[in-house]
Amino acid sequence: MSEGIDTGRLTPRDREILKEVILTHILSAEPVSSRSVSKHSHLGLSAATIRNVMADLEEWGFLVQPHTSAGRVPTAAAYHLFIESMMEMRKVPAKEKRYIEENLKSSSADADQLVGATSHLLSELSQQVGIVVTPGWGETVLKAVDFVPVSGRRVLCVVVSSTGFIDNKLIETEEEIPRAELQRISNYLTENFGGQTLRQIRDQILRLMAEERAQMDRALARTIDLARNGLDLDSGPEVVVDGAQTLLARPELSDIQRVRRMFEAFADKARLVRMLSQCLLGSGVRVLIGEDNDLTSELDFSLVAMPYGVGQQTLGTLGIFGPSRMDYQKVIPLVHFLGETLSRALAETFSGGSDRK
Amino acid sequence: MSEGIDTGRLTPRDREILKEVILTHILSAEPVSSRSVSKHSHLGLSAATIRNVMADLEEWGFLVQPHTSAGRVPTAAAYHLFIESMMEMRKVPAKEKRYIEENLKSSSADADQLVGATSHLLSELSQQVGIVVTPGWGETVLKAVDFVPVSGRRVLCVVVSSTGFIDNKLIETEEEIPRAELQRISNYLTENFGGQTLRQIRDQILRLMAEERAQMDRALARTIDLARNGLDLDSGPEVVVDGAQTLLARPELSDIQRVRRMFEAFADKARLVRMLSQCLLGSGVRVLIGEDNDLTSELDFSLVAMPYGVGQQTLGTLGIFGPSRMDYQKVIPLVHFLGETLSRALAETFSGGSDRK
DNA sequence: TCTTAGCACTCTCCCGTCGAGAGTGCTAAG
DNA sequence: CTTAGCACTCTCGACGGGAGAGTGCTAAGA
Repeated sequence: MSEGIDTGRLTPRDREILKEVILTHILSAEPVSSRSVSKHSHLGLSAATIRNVMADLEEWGFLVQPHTSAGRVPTAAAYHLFIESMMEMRKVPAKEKRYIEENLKSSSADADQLVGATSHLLSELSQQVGIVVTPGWGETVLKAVDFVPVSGRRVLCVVVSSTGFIDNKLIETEEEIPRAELQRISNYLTENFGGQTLRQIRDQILRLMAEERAQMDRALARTIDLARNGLDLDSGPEVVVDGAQTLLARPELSDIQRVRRMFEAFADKARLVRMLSQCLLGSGVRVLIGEDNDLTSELDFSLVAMPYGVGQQTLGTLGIFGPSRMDYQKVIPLVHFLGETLSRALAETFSGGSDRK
Repeated sequence: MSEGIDTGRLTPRDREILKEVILTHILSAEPVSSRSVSKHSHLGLSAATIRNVMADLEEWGFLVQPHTSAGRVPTAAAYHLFIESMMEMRKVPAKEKRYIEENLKSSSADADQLVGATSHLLSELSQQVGIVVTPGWGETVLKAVDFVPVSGRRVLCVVVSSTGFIDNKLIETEEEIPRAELQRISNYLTENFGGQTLRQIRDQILRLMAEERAQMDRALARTIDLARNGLDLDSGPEVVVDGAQTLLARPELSDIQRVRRMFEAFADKARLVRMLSQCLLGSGVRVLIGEDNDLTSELDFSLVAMPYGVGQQTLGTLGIFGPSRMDYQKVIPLVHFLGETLSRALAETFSGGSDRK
């Protein structure tokens, strides 16, 4: 929709007025009147003049009136224009940066803890909903496997990814395997399969099984069996959502129907992942507002999100979800900073710090 | 408060009428009129007679009127009486039992997964909020420890409790320790400390450190150091809450203020744990309604909960939280069945099944 | 003595009205 | 091109009346 709008038509004065409307609306959550723009902008124009301009802006698709004789509210197109060319970013305060870095110290935190902390920080510092999508296991590169005997034929398989994600899986073997042999198998698998993705490993194992089933000895058979069961983690990306209740105080969620729709949206993880995935391409912060997307338009919400990852590899997305009327000047740099900090923390977990001595 | 009420005063007819009021209110969520009781009960009494009785019941503290000339609503005392002596339990349908048992199969599920599934089942089958409290780590009995080298000085410590709970903790050691030695240490600690609680183990280690620091050799020092860091899990009980959004459809949550208070209540984990802990004593299902407790009375909610555990050892509590107007006949047996099934599943995880061959 | 029909009373809820207030659009003059 | 002025529109809260539901009380009946 926003492509259809001819922004070239806007004079500097039009832009100034539109900006004032947006800023005021972000603060007040109410339709903005011509009078308030006239008073607060430094243009020295009367309300009547502002009204003429606002009528134009409405015609061009940047403003809407909830009803005749009400003030005006910015559209998604207006927010996009504001973000792209009318807004100066507000830097993340040093205090918040310190706070974030303290909470995302990579030492003694695995990736899941980092992701959880990130989600919480996003929510806490923006007073909106924080969302982080974790990478699925299929494309994960294996760092280490370990089998721990826990009782009888039950074995705990611990899988560590190269980016610090950990998964546990309890498996049942056909016969009891002594601790020493489990350790041999752990070592063997870690050494031989470390550095490959779980998908590659699974394919390899299936091939091995098909080819050599006949001449396999008992030890190899056990190894393959354990690997097949333990490394068979095909779970997709997970979504970590934090702070949904902070939005309950906002005026835009004063009616139950919208609250319900919001929680239904959060319950539909697959749809959330799909929405967040739109921000996977590129490397910077991307903003989805209203009409772009079903979920955001349904609720009049926006999504400010960016991908995170280690080196060239993108692992997932993180972002803030909340009413379109949000403080983009603050929120965009915040998402950016958290994305970089999380990426850095993940990179340090296993490669930096203690490794480079 | 309920102790102060003289239930002996109630004639069988009074009880019948009270029961009818409660049952009707549970279905309708509205104040119950004398006329509707007169029509639906089989007493063959006129509305006027019912009115007299209801006036008495109100005087005795079992009913209240939202306002004059409205029907009547049961009090917490009425629900308690209903549950204790007026209600026949409705058995959990065989279909639901099967569904539960399928979802709580102990094989290849660790305790955290079982707890998560239980919480979800509680919510799904009751259409209320499901809550499960996990045991804190301090009193947990160790089953196995395992150290996995992941990179440089970073070591992943995996702790498995005797009841199937698993925790991972990434620790940083002073120097790089070879994989083989880590495995020796894992074996040593598992063999020597298995069967003790983490608190006991920690005390023992501290004593060891104080006494023998001088004559410790390097290997022992490392072992103790790893044990001290890895087994230092003092996290308290966790609360797993599921299905808060299912309540949004209920008429009692039609105003935002109550929704907010409900979510604030869920955010205050410590208070939830405290409330649930009231149900730790005894072994059966316990019901807290309104006035008994600040959280339930604040929201006009009830808690139906029971402890779960393995053998003599109580591990935690599980229950259902929702508006006092809930279907106790269905919900109490459901909580009971889920409590037993979860306990059984946890018991089987490590002792049953594959162990007894 | 218990039950019940009858009736007056009370309270909620819905609906229409009304006036204030806010904001706009238009017009005509500067 | 700007702006003051004015009529117009729409929301919102207050007010009020009428319908409906339900009660409490009373007096008559079993």
